[in-house]
Amino acid sequence: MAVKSDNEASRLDEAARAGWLYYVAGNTQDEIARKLGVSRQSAQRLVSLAVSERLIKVRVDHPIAKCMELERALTERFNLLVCAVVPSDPDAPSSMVGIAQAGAAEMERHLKSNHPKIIAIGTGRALRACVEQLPTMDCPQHRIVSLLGNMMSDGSATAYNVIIRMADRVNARHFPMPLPVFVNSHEEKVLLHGQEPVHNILELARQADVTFVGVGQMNENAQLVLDGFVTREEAKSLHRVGVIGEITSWVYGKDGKLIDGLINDRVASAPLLPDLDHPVIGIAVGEAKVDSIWAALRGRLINSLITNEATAEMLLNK
Amino acid sequence: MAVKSDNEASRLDEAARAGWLYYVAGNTQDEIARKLGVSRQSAQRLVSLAVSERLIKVRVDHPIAKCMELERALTERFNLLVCAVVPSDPDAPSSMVGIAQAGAAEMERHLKSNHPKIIAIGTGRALRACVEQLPTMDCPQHRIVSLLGNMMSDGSATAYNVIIRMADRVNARHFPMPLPVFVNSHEEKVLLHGQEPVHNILELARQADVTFVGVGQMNENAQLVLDGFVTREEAKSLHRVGVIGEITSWVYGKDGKLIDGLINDRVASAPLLPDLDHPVIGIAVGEAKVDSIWAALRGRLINSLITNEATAEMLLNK
DNA sequence: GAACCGCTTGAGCATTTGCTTAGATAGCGG
DNA sequence: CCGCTATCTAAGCAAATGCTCAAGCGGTTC
Repeated sequence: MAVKSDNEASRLDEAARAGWLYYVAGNTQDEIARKLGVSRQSAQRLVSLAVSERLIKVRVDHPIAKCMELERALTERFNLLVCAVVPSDPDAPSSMVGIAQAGAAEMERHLKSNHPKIIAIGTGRALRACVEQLPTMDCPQHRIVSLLGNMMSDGSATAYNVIIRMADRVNARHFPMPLPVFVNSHEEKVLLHGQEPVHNILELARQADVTFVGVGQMNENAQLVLDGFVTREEAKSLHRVGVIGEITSWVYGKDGKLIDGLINDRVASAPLLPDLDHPVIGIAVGEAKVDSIWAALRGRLINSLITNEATAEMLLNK
Repeated sequence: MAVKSDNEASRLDEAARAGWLYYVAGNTQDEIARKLGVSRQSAQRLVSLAVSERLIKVRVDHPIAKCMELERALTERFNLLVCAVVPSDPDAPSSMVGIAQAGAAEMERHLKSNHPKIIAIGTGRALRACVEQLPTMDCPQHRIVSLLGNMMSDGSATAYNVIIRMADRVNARHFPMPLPVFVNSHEEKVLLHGQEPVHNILELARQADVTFVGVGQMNENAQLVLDGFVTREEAKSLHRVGVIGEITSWVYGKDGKLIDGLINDRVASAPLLPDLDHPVIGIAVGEAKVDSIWAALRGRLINSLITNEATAEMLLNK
């Protein structure tokens, strides 16, 4: 095992070196092969390994006018604290490409601070993609706290275990929420939230300096449905009674106000308070999410947004 | 003119977009051409423009073991505050490639701070290369101060006007030194340094939160010779009497102590104080510079170093 | 209006890259 | 020792990329 990880490390080392020679020093793969004393094919493999292992980070350092303008317009319209709009790929307007980098950059900005921060984080595909783009860092001064559990009621875990992955990458203290996403009753929730460790985590979440959440739509393809937390029929009926979206599993309506009584009674996630004075950053793209993002902004469930050109335009034209 | 710069801006905008689609979204140039509605050749030109305009920033996000080890060893051996070692290109061990990016990253780290800082900066090829790698930023909170003039005694300017370029890029207040590099006599220096604006600049330099300097060797190919400040013969005789290197035109010996009496009497640069408690970062690579870097570290004229693998190894084996 | 200049565009071609296949080599357990 | 596996090199090919050169185009000068 030790030998194996040594091998892996030295292989990644070589990959990093090859990637450096290729992308930074501008060598061709033939030259790299010669310099590292391997065949061209191996050099090619090393470079492509460096890319696939995300050792190579590319950023475009130019304020693309249209994105800037969209950021300005969104910030003004919704009075945002933080706003980032990345270019869309015209063929894949819902792709997470770019969003992930921008979200990671915003996370990194906070993580780089020497001042200790509490960073609260939800779950979902978008956040997962962002976290995957984080570089490895060493941030023992910060605390990362989960806003919700990732347990099904049977104890199994969902796919998007964002907080563990993030803490792995940045080596920060972290506080996963040891709860299922939904409990069976309001009473059970009160009981669980009263437990000492859970209480501490909720308190940390309340004090967070910055919060990152995904934004879910409420229809047949809702993440809650895909994860099996609510059935397709439940989702339809929720939608019928006015549920437009979901953030950390709290459902809300067209006006961005939480809707009491429905499944919100059983949500075990940290409370979702509107109009906080620290950044609550929603990360979401896609036509399907426009309505739910718009409502969340309207109700100030989120006060910051990271999205792409196409989504930004739809939000502004709504 | 307005139209022209509009055109240029929108062209760079397109270039940024093309670069984004290529490097971040992973499109081929054919796809980009189709998406932007131009020919493949134009797409290729846009991508290559984005690269040549330095819109595309690549970094390798992996601690290459050997470089890490060299950093550790250098830090311990010379008690450094900041140390960065980048990989060498085996065929071009004195190349500024990589150094420039690492130096720019260190500069950026300071510039990103919200807390106002005073950044002092020398001149030279290395610093120039670093500054060229800086992204455009907006940092009105900082002050950038020059440690030395870039005037020949006839009033003409030398090639490496680093501070103006840097201030251009990051939009910070800046204080170029309005002096020649060498004056004619010690008395003239005292007179010039007594002038109110010069005095202010020297005071700023003294208070700098971080200082970046190049390190020059003292031989026939010394930068001072290439710039025509000293003749080839003077350089030889300086070397004969023990001058090993030069920082902001102050010459020093093998022990890293300034050598009084020689041309140091006529150097108009800000005083070079050993053993400061803020980072004084030397940026230099190449076999020719090993002795002068080593002496500067020994005499603590610099307390931080950015260099490459090859140079780091030579420094440690000396 | 013709000639000219500067700049951009499009086409063709050489190089580079990504990928596949085939054979060589080394480690390893039976 | 033999197969088995995994990994590397070599070779080659198709796609992608970078470069050059000639043609086109808009504006300017004579």
